[in-house]
Amino acid sequence: MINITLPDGSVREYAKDSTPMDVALSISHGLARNVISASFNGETVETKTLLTTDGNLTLFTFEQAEGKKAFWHSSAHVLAQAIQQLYPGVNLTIGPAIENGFYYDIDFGDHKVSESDFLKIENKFLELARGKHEFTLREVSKADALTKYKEENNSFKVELIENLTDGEITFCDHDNFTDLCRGGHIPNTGIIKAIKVMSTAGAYWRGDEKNPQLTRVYGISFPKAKLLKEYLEILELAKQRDHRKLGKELELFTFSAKVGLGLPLWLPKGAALRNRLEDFLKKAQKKAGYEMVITPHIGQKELYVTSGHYEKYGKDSFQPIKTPKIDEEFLLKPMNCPHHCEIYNFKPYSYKDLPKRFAEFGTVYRYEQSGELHGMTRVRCFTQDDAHIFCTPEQLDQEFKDVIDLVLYVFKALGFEDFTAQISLRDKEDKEKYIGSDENWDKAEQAIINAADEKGLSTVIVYGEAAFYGPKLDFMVKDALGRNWQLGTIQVDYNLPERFDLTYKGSDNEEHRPVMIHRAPFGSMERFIALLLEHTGGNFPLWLMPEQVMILPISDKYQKYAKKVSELLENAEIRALIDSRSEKTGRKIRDAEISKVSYMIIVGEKEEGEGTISVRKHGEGDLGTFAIEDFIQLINKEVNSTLVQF
RNA sequence: GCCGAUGUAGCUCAGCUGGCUAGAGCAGCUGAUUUGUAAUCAGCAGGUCGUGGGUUCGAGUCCCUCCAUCGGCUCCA
Repeated sequence: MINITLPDGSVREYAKDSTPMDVALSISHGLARNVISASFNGETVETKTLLTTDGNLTLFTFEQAEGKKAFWHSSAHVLAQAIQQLYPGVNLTIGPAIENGFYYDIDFGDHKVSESDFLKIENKFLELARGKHEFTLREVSKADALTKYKEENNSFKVELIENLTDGEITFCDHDNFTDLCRGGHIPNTGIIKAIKVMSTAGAYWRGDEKNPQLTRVYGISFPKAKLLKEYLEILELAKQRDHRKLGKELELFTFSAKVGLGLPLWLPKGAALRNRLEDFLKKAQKKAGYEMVITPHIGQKELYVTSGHYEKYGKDSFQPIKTPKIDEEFLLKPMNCPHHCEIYNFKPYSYKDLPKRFAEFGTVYRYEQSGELHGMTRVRCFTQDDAHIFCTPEQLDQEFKDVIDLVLYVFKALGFEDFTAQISLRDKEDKEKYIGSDENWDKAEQAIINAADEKGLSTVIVYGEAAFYGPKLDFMVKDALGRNWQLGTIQVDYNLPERFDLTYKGSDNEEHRPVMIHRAPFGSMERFIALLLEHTGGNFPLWLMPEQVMILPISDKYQKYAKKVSELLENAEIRALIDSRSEKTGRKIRDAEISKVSYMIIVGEKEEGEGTISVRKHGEGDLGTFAIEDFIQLINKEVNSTLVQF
């Protein structure tokens, strides 16, 4: 007999060689029907894995993330089987579960898959799924595994197997289909009731541009057809919040082929919104001891040779600007740090002067590859809410933590509750990518880990995501479609201070090297506003709103009174416009609702007579009659409650 | 940059298998209407169908080139 501990702490006794499914059955038949995956002592197991020792068992249904993972991973097997039957001769590579669904990377040879194939694949998939084929994991020797794929001329699988250890290799069988697989399957294919092939894409083998490109087939599957329908509906709704769509509709920004790819044009409403956002941060930064500086958009080539940017990005960047003077070259600035380093070098500092905190809304230019441009979230010209803090090594810890507070304040004030704090470290295998000594990198990485830890941030560590000059603490936020974007960032840098020979005089009367912190709470104005737009659906906090109030006179007769109301609001610094068209009130309300203006004020005979206004709130409806002063107070109260002070 | 899809009026879209002067709604303009909580009515104007080439008696429709956009990959100082 063995003792199985369940998540609630209860311990039950089972015969040796019982399976997780046996345990589920002993609890209830309902549970057993829904259990699709399990973990034993922290390791993913199959529902029919034989349990031979005491241990902790967790059972998963589709409701849990682990259950979805097994479900989608198993679906990838069936997808591969379907595709292999429809297109004989294709070579399978890998097929994992992802956050929403799964994919399989396949070498289709000469065949090109397109949307017209999707229905056929889905139907084949469902036909196979209905067969209720059991997934069975079995061990194979390395030699046998290699033989199978060599016979199939599948060099991809051969490469995978060659990197595996003999004795640890397993195949998964279901129906007549076999795939190299580590495990983590649902009991049988019959549980999969709905499948949608979402899209295909080119994907490099092993994620390397130099390798051949495979066709990645994305799909998502569910245990109920209804869940698929709901998922697709949610996806449609999410598309309504796309910042590219809303930015156009709300007239915030646009692009022009004539101006150039990835070069955003801020329209009046967007520019005003952006200015308010900048003012909001300036205020907080002033309190936090930052000083504003302004630097040019270009710099001599030498500046970037010193910083290391030229060597790293020279070829892949906007090319140098020539001048009439021979050999003189300027570069559009890809970042502000070199300029700020030279501001630091303007005069000598004592340890008593530090930290120096130089802030600038600095516009930078980066030549992103054409396929990487994406609305306002990935552009070639953007403005960072940049600042560089120059401090003593002793001050680093406190300064870093203060910056974390500032970033958290910004995120909280703008309603980004759901973010990931990501510690981005270097890829130690690929040192070519980075500048600076190991010693400095170790120091910088440790400083970030410590500061994040002391602040109690729950973080994820990702290797290979560091900037080329230093590690980062990045604040990641998802867009409407669930894609992750880096917004706020804080970076520790020991390298540029050396390259620019930055110094300060210590209490020992010796020259010392300051440490530099790069930081941008928004990241960039473009990306931040794009994400804010998707998160709010265009219903920004009242203080940010391009138009706070629209005044709707019932007819032309009340234009004068509308004007008077508008002036009173202007005096109270409330942004109000008048809809003076000779339209019906219902029409004006409809248009105002669509434009997302926060409040509508309706004025007619009654209001003019009483000196009052009728107020309607966007999305909520009629709030009734107000004295103008009371309305102003209402607005001020809402602004103050959403505009939290640092 | 790579793989795939898409590109018709300012916006959203229709135009089937190639066949009269390319359509609609919204927005715009003109006029009428003077309006009470999500669309007043009428008229007008607006397009070298992304670009360049080709096939054809005939191309928005078929083929190729390039450009842009979208979904991914790679990249992201």
